[in-house]
Amino acid sequence: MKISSRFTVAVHILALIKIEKNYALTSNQIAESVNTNPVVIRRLMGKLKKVGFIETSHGNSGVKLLKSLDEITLFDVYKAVEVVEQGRLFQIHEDTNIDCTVGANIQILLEVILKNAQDAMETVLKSVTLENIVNKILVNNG
Amino acid sequence: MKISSRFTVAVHILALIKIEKNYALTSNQIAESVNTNPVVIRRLMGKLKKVGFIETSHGNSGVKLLKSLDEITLFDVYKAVEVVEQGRLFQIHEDTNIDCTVGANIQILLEVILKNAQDAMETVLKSVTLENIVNKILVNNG
DNA sequence: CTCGTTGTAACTAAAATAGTTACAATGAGG
DNA sequence: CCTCATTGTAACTATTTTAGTTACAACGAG
Repeated sequence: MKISSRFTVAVHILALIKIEKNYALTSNQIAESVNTNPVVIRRLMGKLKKVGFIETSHGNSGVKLLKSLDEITLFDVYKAVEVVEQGRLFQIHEDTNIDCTVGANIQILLEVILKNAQDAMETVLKSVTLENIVNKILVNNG
Repeated sequence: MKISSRFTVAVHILALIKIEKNYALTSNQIAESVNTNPVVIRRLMGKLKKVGFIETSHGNSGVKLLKSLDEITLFDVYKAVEVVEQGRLFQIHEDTNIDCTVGANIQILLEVILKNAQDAMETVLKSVTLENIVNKILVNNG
């Protein structure tokens, strides 16, 4: 199973707001860049707003960034859009038979190892800021 | 979204076969330890058979391990049961608008970073063998 | 006051998961 | 050679999640 594209779309949204910061972007315009429905964008903007990354308002005043992008890592966005629960990347089979040596022990054992695996993945996400992303996009485009 | 419990159940199956190696285990007995339906177990055994980890047969002769557990890592099981596609842990939004600076670049950029993140996670899985797991279970039980 | 946009509810379609029933195919042992 | 337990597999279900869509009330700026 895959981690929801909400994550990469949210990164897209923030990068776009930064790069087009001279324009008052609407959910419609962002949706055009992402190529999806404006409501999908608004839902994600709601989550980004909730964690204080952006500010939106009714009417036509556009979205504003509230934080510098070098203060936001991929991990922060990943948490904001709730694509993976804390320590729950792997679904562990519940209710194994505790009368069995294996059943009684294996979940907890695996839980520790799999949390380490998840941590390793998330550490990579923590090492990249949205500033890094935006810079690379700008370099690619002269 | 979570990575399917097929993975941890498959680990459970292999550990159980090893620990109960003096008995001819049926899918029914394994299902009792896992606490699920025997067909779920048989489906997973089919995948473990396909990659040569076990041997099964009709009738009541039980399952046999074909490999030493120190030759099987968690990663091998994870691949065997196909819980995550190669380089596709993260769903990347396809068809972003390529007429847009951000839309045209962001997917490929993120793809590289997210593959690194996935790699980091899988490296942890590669570092643990089923032998390690079984030993820990046996230690926990005197 | 108007108009455009946001926020949100409600719905849909598609996909994946995990479990269940049912049964033909098969192999081992008597 | 026959029986019987077990496997392998198809077919179906319920549940959950995703991603997209329609619709509209609420709201703020000008």
